[in-house]
Amino acid sequence: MFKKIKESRIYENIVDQVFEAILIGDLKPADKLPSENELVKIFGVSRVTVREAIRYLEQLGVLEVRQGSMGGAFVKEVDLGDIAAQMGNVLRMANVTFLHMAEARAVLEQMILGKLVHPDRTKEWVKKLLECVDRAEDHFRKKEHRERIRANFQFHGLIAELTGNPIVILMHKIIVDLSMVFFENVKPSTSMIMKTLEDHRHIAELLEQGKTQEAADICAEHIREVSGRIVDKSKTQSFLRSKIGREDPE
Amino acid sequence: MFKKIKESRIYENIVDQVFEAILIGDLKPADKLPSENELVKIFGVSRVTVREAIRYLEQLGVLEVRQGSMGGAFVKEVDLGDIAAQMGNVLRMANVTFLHMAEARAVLEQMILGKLVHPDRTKEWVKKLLECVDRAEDHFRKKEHRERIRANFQFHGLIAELTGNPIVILMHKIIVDLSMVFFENVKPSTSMIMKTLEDHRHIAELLEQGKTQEAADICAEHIREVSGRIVDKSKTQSFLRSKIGREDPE
DNA sequence: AATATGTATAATGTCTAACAATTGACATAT
DNA sequence: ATATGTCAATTGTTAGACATTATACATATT
Repeated sequence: MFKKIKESRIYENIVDQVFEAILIGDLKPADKLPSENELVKIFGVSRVTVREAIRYLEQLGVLEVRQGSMGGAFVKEVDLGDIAAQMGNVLRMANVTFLHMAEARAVLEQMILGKLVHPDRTKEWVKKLLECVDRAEDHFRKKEHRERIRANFQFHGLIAELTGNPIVILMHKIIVDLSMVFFENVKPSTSMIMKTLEDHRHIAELLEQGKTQEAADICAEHIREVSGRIVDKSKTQSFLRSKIGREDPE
Repeated sequence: MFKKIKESRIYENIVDQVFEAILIGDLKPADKLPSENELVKIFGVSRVTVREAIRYLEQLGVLEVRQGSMGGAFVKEVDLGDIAAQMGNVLRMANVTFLHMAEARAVLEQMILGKLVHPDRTKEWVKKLLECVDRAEDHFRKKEHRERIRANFQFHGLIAELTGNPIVILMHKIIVDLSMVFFENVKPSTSMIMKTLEDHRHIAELLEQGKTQEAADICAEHIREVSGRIVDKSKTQSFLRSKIGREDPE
C-alpha cells in the first residue's frame, strides 16, 4: 500500500543535479563549477555537504578538483582508462581469477577479429600492429621486461580498438589492466617470449590477407596458451594472494 | 631524475588502509568498522576526513553505512549489480550509442553460446530459459509491458551466466542494464513481441539438442533484428538524448 | 630585457565543536 | 501481550576557523 521512503542524503540530491546538468549539456568538459562557498549559497547547505557531493562526482570520474587560486571543480572528459582502473579495484574483491580474465579476453578478441572487423579499415591497423611487435622485440633484446609486456598488451589493445565500439574497448581494457599485473610478476622463458612475438606477427599477417576467422582462432588459442603457462609459473589460485603477496600469514 | 610527488589527500591514505585490510581479509563482509569517533582517534585525523574516506569506499561499493544506534560502516559483499549500475552512469557520458551496445551484446552472446557452453551443464539451464519465456508470455497476455521486458532480458542474462565467468557476466549486465532503458520507452508491435518469444524458445530448443553453433547464430541475428527495430521506432541517435528526453532543445 | 624571487589572493584541505536525525534496545504503562 | 516512551549510540549536518596550495602579479636581481 505504501512505498518505502527512499533514504536520501542531501549530498545525493546535489550529485543528481550536477550529474544531470552534465548529461543535458549545461555543463561541458573543462567548465568550472562555482566555488564551494558559492555552492553553499546556491544550494543552501553547509560546505561539508557540498564537498561530499563533489567528492562523489570526482570519484565517479566526472569532476576534477584542483586546489589553488585558479582552482576549483572542473568537469572532466570521461576517460575510459579511469573507469577501467576503478573497476579493476572493485573486481579484485569479486572472486575473479586470472583464468576468468584470460578466458574473457580470449572470447572478446576472438569475437572482435571474427565478427567486428571492417575489412576496409583493416589495412591501416596492420601497420600499427606490426609496429607493436617490433617494439616488443626491441625491448626483448634490451631485456626491458616491463616495457616488452606493455608493448605486447598494446598489441591486444589495438585489436579492441579495431571495433571502434567504446563498450568493447572499455571491457577489454578492464581485463587487460588487471591481467597485466600477473605478467609483470612472472619471468617467462625465452621460448615463450619468442612464441608470443611469432603469434602476434602471424595474427597481423592473417588480418592483412583478410583471413579474419583464422586470425581470430589463433588469437584465442594464443591467449589461452600463454595464460595457461603463466598460471603454471605463478601457481596462483586467486588474484588476491598474488596481488598482495602477504609475507606474514599469521 | 626526480619523481613527481604524488598528490595525496589524507583521506586517500585511510581509504588505502581500509581497502587493503579488506583485500587481505582482516575485514570481511558484514564486519563493522570502528565508529567514526574511534577512527578519529585511531588515525589521528578529524571526523571530516574519516567521513570522506568512508564516503569514498561507500561509493565504490565496498562499504555500507547505516545510521542509528546499532549502525556504522559495514563491509559489503561486492555486488556485480552495483558495479554495473555505476559503470552505466559513467558510460552515458562516453559517446556510447544504443547500436554500440546492441552490437556488443550480439557478438558477446554469440560467442558464449558458440564457444563457452559446457555441454553437460546445458540441460539444467534450458529449463530456466524456458521458464523465462513462459513468464514473458504471461506478462504479455496481462499487458504488463515492463515486466515482460524484464523477463526477456532475464533470458539473455541467463545466457551470460551459463559461462560461470564473473567478468563475462558483468560485462553482459552492464550492456543489458543500459539497453533496457530503451526498450522500456518503446511500444513494440504485437508481431515483434511474438517473434521474440518464438526466437527465445527456438534458441532454448537448439541448446537442448546440442546445436550450440546454430543457437549462437540465431541469437545474434535475433538481437540485431530487435535492436534495429527499436532504433527505427525511437529514431534515437545518441543514448543521451533519449535518456534525458529534453523537451526544450534551445 | 630576462629571470628569479617574493607577496597577495582565491580556492580547496583540514580541524574543532556543536547540534539534529535516526535507529535499536530496554523500560514502562496499558 | 502489546503498545508506548525514553535513553544511548551512531551517523548526518552545520558553522566557523585555520592550513595548504596554486596562480597572478609586483618587485628585485642580473
